[in-house]
Amino acid sequence: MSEQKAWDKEKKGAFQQEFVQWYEENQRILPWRATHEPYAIWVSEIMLQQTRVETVIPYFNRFMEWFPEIKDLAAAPEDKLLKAWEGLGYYSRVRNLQKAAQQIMENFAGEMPRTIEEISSLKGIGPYTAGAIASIAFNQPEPAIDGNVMRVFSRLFRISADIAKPSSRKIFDQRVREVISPDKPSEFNQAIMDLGATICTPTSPKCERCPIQNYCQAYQEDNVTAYPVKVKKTKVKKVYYVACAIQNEKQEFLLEKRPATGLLSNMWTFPLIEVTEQAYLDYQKGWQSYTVDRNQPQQLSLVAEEEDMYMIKTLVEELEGADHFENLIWQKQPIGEITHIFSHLKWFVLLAYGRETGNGRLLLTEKQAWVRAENFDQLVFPKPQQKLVQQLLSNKLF
DNA sequence: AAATCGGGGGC
DNA sequence: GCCCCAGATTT
Repeated sequence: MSEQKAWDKEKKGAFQQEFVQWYEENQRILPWRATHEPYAIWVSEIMLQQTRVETVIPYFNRFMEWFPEIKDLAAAPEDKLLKAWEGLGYYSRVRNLQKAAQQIMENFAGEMPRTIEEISSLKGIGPYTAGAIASIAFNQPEPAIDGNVMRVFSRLFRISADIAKPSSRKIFDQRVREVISPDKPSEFNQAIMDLGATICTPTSPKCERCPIQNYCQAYQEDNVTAYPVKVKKTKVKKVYYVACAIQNEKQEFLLEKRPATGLLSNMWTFPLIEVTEQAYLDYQKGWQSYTVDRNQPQQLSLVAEEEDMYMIKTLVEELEGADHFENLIWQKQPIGEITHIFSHLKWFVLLAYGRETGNGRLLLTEKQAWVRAENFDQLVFPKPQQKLVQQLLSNKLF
């Protein structure tokens, strides 16, 4: 986390001068750079959201032909509007673009407003686009933080904030404000964009050609590829269970030992029945009892009813050796719910409570055991099981 | 904070 | 096939 201290005035000035000069000599020739007209800048920035420059160019040129001025955009028929965007994706962008054009006609006399607050008030213009318009079109020293800027600046100053987190944006915003050229903010911001697109690329950056190599702390530390820090969205798979807290007449609970391999191996839990998300949600509201195939998530279905209690035979049949059960009564409502996040999946577990009044004292298999609550601490419980026990014991059902 | 919105390019 | 990319909006 050893970020570089702020530069002194002299170094900052040299950096700004060199960086802007590099841009002025090496900038990419792009259609929207032939003008400083705010409308053109705006349209280009909206098109460029999550979209590559090469893709945007023909769309931009046609769009400006079809809708040369804001009033043309504001008055455009929807089919023509969508046609202009056809193939670009994120079609809400163009709908918001027109809404904003109509906002400008109504509230700003057809002229793009200049202040960052007014620009931000327009539909479809978020923090990035507002900063881009303010700086590029109106030459105001406003940051325009996108993935590009975060990549360049994370390397330049070895900023370790996770760029995947929305909250990290303000860290980069602050740092850009410190070093942005007060004289040429338009060129400065676009210099970052060009650098990020052509030199300071996500993979295999071309540091040997970088104009700000001497200022780049990651480069000095030979650590460029470590930045930016971006935590992978490990999309966790959701798994739904019903945990069965079954109690016999000796007040013992049925526990199961998990398999010797895999997740939570050899640890003890209440019998867990995997169910579909829908079954889970149904039971959450109070189940009607169910049938279960332990090898496959199942829908719940009504078996029998007796006042508030439901007898469920089929669940028992799916338990290992559970045909010993004769008289198992379930409470209609789940008595608890827990979630637990593993590295790659998230458990949702509803806790069902049942009482066995037949010969449930029998030991079913060697992977199962009847254990009184006061003896739970003699077994190894994984975290989710601990959470379930906590909820069970807080229920005062026994 | 997470889901959603589209399509294309890179590996 | 998966990840990444000049984001904003909704939930």
